[in-house]
Amino acid sequence: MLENFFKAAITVDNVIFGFDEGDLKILLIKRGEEPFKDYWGLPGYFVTENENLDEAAKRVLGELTGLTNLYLEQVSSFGAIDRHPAGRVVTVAYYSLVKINAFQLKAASIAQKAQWHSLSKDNNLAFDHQEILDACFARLKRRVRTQPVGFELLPPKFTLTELQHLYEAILETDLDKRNFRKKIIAMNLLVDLNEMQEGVAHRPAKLYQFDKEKYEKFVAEGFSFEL
Amino acid sequence: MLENFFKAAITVDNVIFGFDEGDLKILLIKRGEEPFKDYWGLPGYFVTENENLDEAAKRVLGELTGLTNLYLEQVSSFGAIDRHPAGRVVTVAYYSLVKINAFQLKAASIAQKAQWHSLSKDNNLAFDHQEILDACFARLKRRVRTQPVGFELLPPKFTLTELQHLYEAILETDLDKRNFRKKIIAMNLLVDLNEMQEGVAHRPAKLYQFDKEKYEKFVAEGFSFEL
DNA sequence: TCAAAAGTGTTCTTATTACACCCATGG
DNA sequence: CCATGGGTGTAATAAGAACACTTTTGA
Repeated sequence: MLENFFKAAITVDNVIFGFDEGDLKILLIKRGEEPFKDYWGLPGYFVTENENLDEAAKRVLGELTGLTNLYLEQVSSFGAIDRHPAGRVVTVAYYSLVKINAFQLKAASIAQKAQWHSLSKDNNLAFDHQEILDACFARLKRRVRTQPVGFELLPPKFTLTELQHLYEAILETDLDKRNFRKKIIAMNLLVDLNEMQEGVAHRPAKLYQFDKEKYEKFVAEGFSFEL
Repeated sequence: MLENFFKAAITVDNVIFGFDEGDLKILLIKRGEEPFKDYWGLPGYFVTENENLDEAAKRVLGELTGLTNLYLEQVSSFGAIDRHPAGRVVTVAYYSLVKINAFQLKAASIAQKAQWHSLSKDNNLAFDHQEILDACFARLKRRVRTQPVGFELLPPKFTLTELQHLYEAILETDLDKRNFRKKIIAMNLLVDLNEMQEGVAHRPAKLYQFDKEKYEKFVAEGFSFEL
């Protein structure tokens, strides 16, 4: 009787966010196999019998980017009866944050190619991947206000304007420059590197770095990040 | 080859919160079957092939309480390789909020009995149910500050002190009576019923009701609940 | 008359908002 | 010398925190 229940497959799907030229992007793959061959979809794959859910998500991410140690967070699971034609497939959705210029894409075996897509346009995604994307984006939006995860999307050295534009892209709103700077500087989590932007056709901006150790120390003392 | 992946089972587990006598409670069942026979655990069961995840969670909840239309929210999924001795079982965790005095418990077939437990003490739960419980409680704690879900735990008519005690129990902190009342009244979401508590050995309190329609109207106008 | 919880305002402090001009660089 | 984005402070408003006494009821 119990055996009847052991007929489902588990997959992970990963919404990989990157930030480039002021815009939030997601990494999609063009599917090389049925179902939804030639559709764009989220990178994902079956969870094998010897890996945990987080490990599977990390593997999928690694196969595509070659990177490990990226920010990865489980969001929720999707298991509508008919979401996959091959049988009952429940997928666990993750999102991850990558520094978009830190690696070269490697298309995974399931994909013909991988490409960064703008978040705004309707991409006509495979399966229920639009729904998954929406859930992950909503989660990121909330997370970014209460945890310093935004820095995962920026290069190690960044300007305050880049940081502000990142927040504006994620929160889909405009922020006041002076108030934003006041607040972020007051947190005392940014290190002023005493370095300047180079090669820009305007006054060069100071470069900053996020001090993760300090953040962890502050958290241990009861501090909580709020933007 | 794909067939190899269709060997997992999906379950739902439900952390059912109730509020009684100033304390937050959870509904646990004493397991009548192996594995973990005679341990307390979360109500849960396998997701059948003809139901979606939310439906399965609702069913488990209904079998135990006889109630439908309860607040139910998916939290996250747990799928460690060895979490279940019978094979690969991924569970999708939900929590729900019930008015503790609105129903009589009916033990489901899997359970010897169901009982309300205090949240605070270590219940030595089956499987990874303690971890699931922790995740659900953490989610409730966050949710209750930004959505008016607390009212789901109270009877339709309640006093402001009851409401305050509910928030104190969930947030595990003390709140200032005057500030709490000022804030909740200022939201203009409570209807003063012009009724009084009866049979209490002290000055009787006014009874209030949450105005859900008004809340939805406010939300449509851009209001967001914050406590 | 006592015990127990209900109800009620003000002051102080802190956080948030709104807002405009000069500066440094490359082309 | 022009275009572009960098960098800076203050005043007004709103929100949050701290705090103590009187009232009403049942026992």
